[in-house]
Amino acid sequence: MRDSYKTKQKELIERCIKECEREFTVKELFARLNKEDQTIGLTTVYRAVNGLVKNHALSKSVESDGVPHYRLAEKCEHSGHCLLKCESCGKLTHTDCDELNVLSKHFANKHHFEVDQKDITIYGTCEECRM
Amino acid sequence: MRDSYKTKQKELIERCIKECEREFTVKELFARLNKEDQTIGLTTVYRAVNGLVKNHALSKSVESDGVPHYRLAEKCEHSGHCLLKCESCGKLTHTDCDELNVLSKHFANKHHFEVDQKDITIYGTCEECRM
DNA sequence: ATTGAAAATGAAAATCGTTTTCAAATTGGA
DNA sequence: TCCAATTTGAAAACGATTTTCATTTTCAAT
Repeated sequence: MRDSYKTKQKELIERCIKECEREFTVKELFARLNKEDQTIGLTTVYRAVNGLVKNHALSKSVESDGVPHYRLAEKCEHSGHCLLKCESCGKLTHTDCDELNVLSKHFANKHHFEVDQKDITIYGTCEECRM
Repeated sequence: MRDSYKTKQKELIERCIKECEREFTVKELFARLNKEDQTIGLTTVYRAVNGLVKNHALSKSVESDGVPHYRLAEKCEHSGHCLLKCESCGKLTHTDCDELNVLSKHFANKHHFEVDQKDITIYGTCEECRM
């Protein structure tokens, strides 16, 4: 019972994802892939991304517009990582803070809830938009 | 320059929303509205809900399935309110904790980011699913 | 009470992101 | 080489939401 075949499409997709600085959407990824290979199908990209999420190689988080953003799990595996999303301008900022660990411990101890810190997105207003 | 007319549809929608215990989706709201008035249109419900979000009467948060959930802003206006979403079973738990205020102050002071606490959703695993 | 312009309605069509279907092509072990 | 399992991509289906547009409703001015 084989469960995965190596293909040039998957290799290209994974290589392209590794080059992503931060997070990306399927739309963005597909646009970048198309520069290298105009024949690759959007369906294939969706399938590959979903597969990587299942493997925990990619982490998925849903933005306020309802569109999922993905990040290489290894790039944000360390604890304390979260996203600050400005509801006014849409800017997404990445942070790494100890305070998040405090919060995680609180939820674990008091609410019996194990926080997955890779997926925290906090909404609010950024500096520029407050002025 | 008038910018709002009172209509029986809006009144029904707002009355129905007030009866919601916690958060709801447009689909759920529409189903409940239909029990009282089979002629009301889904488009009208979307318009009313969007209007209330613009007025800050409703607060909108996007779940991991990409579908927005809404809550009466007055019901979660006090600080420290957030949602714990289990990624395994999908259960949504509401919490009110001081630790969130600590976190908000940290982001305000160190990252110049004003957290909107009505919209925090934290993903993880609930007690039952961890066992 | 009548008028009329602004606003709201609902059905249908359009849109957007994503998933499913399916026939054809590819993979890799026998 | 052969062949079954897997993958592919185009097209169709899908579900949630928005837009369009002709019709109806609201409400202030008459």
